Amino acid sequence: MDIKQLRQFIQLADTLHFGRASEASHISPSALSRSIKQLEEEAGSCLFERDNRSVALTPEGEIFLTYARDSLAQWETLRTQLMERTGELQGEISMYCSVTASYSFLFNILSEFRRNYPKIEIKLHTGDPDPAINRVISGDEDFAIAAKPDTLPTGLAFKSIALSPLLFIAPKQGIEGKHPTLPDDNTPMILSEEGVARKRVDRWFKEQNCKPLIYAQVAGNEAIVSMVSLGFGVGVVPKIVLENSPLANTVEVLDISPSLKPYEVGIVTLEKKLKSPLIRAFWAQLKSEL
Amino acid sequence: MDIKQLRQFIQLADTLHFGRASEASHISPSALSRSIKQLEEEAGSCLFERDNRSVALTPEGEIFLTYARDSLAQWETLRTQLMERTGELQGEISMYCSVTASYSFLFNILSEFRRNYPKIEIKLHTGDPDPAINRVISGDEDFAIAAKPDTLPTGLAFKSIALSPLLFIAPKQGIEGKHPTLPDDNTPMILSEEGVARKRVDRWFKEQNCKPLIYAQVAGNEAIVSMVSLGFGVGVVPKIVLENSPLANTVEVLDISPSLKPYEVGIVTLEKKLKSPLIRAFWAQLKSEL
DNA sequence: ACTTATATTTCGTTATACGCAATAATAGAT
DNA sequence: ATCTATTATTGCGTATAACGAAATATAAGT
Repeated sequence: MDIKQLRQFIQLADTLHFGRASEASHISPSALSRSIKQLEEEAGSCLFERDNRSVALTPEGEIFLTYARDSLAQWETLRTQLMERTGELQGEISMYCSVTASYSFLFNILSEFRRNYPKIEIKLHTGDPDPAINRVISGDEDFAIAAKPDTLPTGLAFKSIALSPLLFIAPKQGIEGKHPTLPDDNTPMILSEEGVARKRVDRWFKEQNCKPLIYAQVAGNEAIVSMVSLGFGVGVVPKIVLENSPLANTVEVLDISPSLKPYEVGIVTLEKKLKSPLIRAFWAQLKSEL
Repeated sequence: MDIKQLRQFIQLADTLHFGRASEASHISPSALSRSIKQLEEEAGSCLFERDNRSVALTPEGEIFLTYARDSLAQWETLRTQLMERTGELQGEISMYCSVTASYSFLFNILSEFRRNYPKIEIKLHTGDPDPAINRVISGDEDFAIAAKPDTLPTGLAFKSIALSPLLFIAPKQGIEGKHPTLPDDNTPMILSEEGVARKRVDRWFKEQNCKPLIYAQVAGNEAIVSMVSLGFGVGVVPKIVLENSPLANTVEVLDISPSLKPYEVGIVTLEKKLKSPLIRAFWAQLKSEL
């Protein structure tokens, strides 16, 4: 009986679904099945009533669940207690960010953190920016670097680390020879499929009483730069993306007013996680830029 | 962090000696060393201050020790609770007995137990009779089949399962042609090196105001029968041993009075262990023969 | 200086855990 | 009723981790 198995058990008790619980535990369903079976053998009782269509806690499973939660809490308490004694925080935290964000912000954030807390390991996951906040909400990650949405979901803490203007960019050679003027409804636009930038652009066009001609919807700001660079239309990207793009010198920034509300980049985490000393330490050393 | 490691940690904290703790945990010293190191990494603190000559708990180790004891107790409580709910006891108990005892008593004891509690596994260890009680006291075994000593160590529970007279045996052909008479001080005696039988014989001779001529001191009752059978002298063995000996028909039982106080064979366990449901179940179904 | 005691490391082997794919079993759909 | 989709479990081959024996390192006693 080890801690890892207790976590897996709790996941299964919460989801009552081997597939989802195993995914949340980052193992295969078969591994979870065997883990639970082993737990049942060690406990000497059947903990889940299950057939191929349903999973349910037995009465013994309920008892075990309260035990598991208590036991896990005690383990966490012990670790916190010991860390406070030794004065040196230790453990691991996970963080999610886009590749772009990793280029621009990560070094500053992590190098100082590493200096202050060398024994805290950081597990970094990179990917599309859009799912960042959801990964934090679902508990998959402790932190994410993300753009601040207009309305922040409840329970989420956000700390800004940078403001980056949202820029209209056009190919230097113009589009089919012409240099675009905005707002209008015949300039082909290249926009993100979703995300904060897209919402801002949509609203901007609405406020200008104009309906954009959307040439392409793409996933990923880098792809926008690429397509603009190839002359397909006008794109909207955060300045920070443009600065890190190898294609920056093939596009020009349009001077358009009113300008888009800037992108607010920051770090999000669950408020309730701020009780953990590791999370709090990381959070505390972030310098808000606003 | 798993239960097994907690047990090992507690052993080490008790003995402060990797060699002995590893022996008590039935693993090699190297395995224990690695186990503790892993525990320290997971806990995030150094738990033992150790060099090649000494092992001591750090303050963090003390904290961890109380945690470990609590945690283990809770695990045991949980298991007990679950077993009581399901109504079927389950687990394992260990037992120590001599080879002779395993022949004579074990079948009756275990066959009924197995019928009543099929899910309790029994780990049986056989060996010399002498260390039996000490193995129970040291906690290596849950039970032992042993002769009841004249004074039972405190904390030990004893339940008789059989009385077996201690018999004087002589070679059928006599010793150097003569048939021995006892008590006297020129009959060569073959006695156990130690143990209950030896103490009884010593006292018996003392009470007869006679000093025995000891021809040989041997370990193991079977060896006594062998030597007597070969004609070396008169031996003393419990009747139960003689009955199971293939050499029984080569020796004769001497009719000597006063007879030795009979051997009282029974099962011992630690009194405090009787709180455990498994131990109690086994204990309860033993039928005392007295 | 040599020996003894003992925690740790190295190394080769063994056991365990894992993921993938196959299986079984069931509920809902056609 | 058969078919399909869903999902827990099991077989199997492989990767990972745990283990014991022996070697090593280190410090105390003689």
